[in-house]
Amino acid sequence: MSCEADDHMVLISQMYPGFYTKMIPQQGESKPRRRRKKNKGGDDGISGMKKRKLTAEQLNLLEMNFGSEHKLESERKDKLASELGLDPRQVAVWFQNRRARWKNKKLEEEYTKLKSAHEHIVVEKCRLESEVLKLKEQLSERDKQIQQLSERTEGGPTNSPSSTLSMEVIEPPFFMEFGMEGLGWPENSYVQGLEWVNLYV
DNA sequence: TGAACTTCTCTATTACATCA
DNA sequence: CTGATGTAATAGAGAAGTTC
Repeated sequence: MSCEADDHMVLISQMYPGFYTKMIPQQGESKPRRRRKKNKGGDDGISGMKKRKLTAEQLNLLEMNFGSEHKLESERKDKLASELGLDPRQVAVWFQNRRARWKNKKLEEEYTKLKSAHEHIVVEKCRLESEVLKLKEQLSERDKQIQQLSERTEGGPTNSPSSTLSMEVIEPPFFMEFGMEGLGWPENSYVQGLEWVNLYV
């Protein structure tokens, strides 16, 4: 069986099988479960047994055992049962329910963590989007300047492009590197830019 | 090899106890 | 009394091991 450390590594999808089947009902599922009869206090001595609360002492020992190991081997179960004066079946049931509670708690914690991480990512996305807008504005400002410069020098050949101009043609691939090609930079602008620069070489 | 059986775990649910 | 909540106990399904 899986060790305790593995329990902490369980993937969300594996942790939510019941959750997902509830969220996305599938065909052919949901067999109605048989209803349990009410406890009327029958004379067989079993059906009439009252549900009894475990004492604080019993719970302490059970919790201690659960803390050291979530699984319960039959040997340990019998030993624990005799120490507590309980039926081994009761000990098994307690561990079963305790594991379920532990798992629910873990899921809640995981959900809280994921939610907070998601919120941070959304904030960062907004920040990056506004930065992209700012950079685009700067870029279009530079384009205007280049346009004005080229109009001024129109008609007469220039010796060489300034260092500023050579930086301009390098920028596009820089953006591409970060996967921002879909953010408005005209396609082939790098090639067009090179051709444009070639006019002045 | 495979069917039948056993034993264990899990999830979902029920029933009961307790409390505000 | 009543509804909400916590939890012991049960039901049923599936996985893995054992037996024949």
